[in-house]
Amino acid sequence: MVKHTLAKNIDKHLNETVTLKGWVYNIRKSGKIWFLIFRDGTEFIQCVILKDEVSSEVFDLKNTLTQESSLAIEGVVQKAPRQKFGYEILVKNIKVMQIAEEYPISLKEHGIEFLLDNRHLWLRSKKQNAILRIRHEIIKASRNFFDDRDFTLIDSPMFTPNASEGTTTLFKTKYFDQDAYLTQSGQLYSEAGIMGFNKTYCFGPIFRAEKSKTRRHLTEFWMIEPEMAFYDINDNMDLAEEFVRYIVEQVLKNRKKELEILERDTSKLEKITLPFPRITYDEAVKILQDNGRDFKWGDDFGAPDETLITKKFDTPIMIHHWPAETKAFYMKRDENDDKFVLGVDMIAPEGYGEIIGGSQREEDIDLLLSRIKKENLSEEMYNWYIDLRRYGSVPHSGFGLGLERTVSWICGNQHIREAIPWPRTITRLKP
RNA sequence: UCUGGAGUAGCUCAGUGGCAGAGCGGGUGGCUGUUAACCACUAGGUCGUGGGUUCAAAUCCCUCCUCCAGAGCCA
Repeated sequence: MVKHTLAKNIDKHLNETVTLKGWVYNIRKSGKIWFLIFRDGTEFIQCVILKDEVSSEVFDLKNTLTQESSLAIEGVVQKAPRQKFGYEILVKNIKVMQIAEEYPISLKEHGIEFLLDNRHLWLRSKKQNAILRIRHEIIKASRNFFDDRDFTLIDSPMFTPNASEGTTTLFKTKYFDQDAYLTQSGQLYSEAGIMGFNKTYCFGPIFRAEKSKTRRHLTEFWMIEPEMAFYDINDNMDLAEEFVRYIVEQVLKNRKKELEILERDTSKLEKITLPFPRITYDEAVKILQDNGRDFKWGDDFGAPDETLITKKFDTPIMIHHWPAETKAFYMKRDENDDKFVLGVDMIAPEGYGEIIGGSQREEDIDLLLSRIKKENLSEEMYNWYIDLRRYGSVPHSGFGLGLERTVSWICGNQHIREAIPWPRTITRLKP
């Protein structure tokens, strides 16, 4: 039975004596009174130490305690109108667990490289705490969203023998006496899943060996991928926008304090209402050309293009009906015009880029086989996938949401690296 | 891979040809309500690496290394 109190619950113990266990965040000394800013991972709270209220040993700790020293504090909970949190502790006793060595992360500014080198310590700081709590909230909201809509969680493997898209961006690894790749997407496996479970989602890490060095890229990131039997591209878009709206709503509702710590302009998030604009690829190209950009039909949009297109809207937007040439083999062609595939990208506002990619999948075995041949993919490798078109093929759709981009957007982060506890980038494998 | 930027104290940075600096952090002392507290004193340096120019290089030139931002690619 745990006998100490969590700092976040201190308001339930007004005028009572409590024991808190945690770490020193900061100390302010002033002769016969000193202040200890305490954190325990749930909240920051000021503790007041008066010479007349404690033993001289405890009072003299002001000279030995260092930032991040671990301790247990016994004291009385008092109202403190001058404090942001509203409460403080009048200390009666302090038990030191360990005096911390000189802590590298000070209360002043640091550079991103230094902070990432010290990620194991940086996790303790206020903003990182807020971001990762919001990440937690987004994951929880995602699972609730799908669980409440008759989806079953069917996770995909991390080791795969084949690629869902091109092979140049795959991490290759030894798998006993075979070669294996780290997964880029759980989609193909999810397509098998829905034939057994109707609607599924998978949630796990994804690996991309892209040599991208921007604030929007990680080599290891997490993706939430729902897949639905009997959904067409429009059903797919309906679900995607409802999903994103729900996530934003849950964070606004349950993580007010964290958004405030991050100084997020929440008015921008409150504008995320349904429906999201849906424009075709052709319409998006027209927006670019009308704004004087030299854009060639058939190309994919670059980051500056995406930002320009989204600037016209307050909410995320969905771009659908893409030129077939640049898109993956499994996307279903538009029956009215086979130049296009029934793919959709959702682009977040404020320049945070693509957060969702999805499509209606090709369910016709002959069309699928011809795509596989045309792209020189191994038919043998995809045999199990082609089986899904042999045994009761149905129209189906799905999409994947990049978790860290979504976290970054909702938090208003400068860096996607802050949206994951242990970021992996092209130049970073530690800590 | 390409383009641009940076590397000076533990950290964040100033110094751009003539004595190696500041703030924070560390140490010592002071202060009874502090809010990234404040005040005084103090310790702390292979100026990324290797070479070159010069009476003299952190500073100018070249090599390499590392990191950052972006492009391409992508979520």
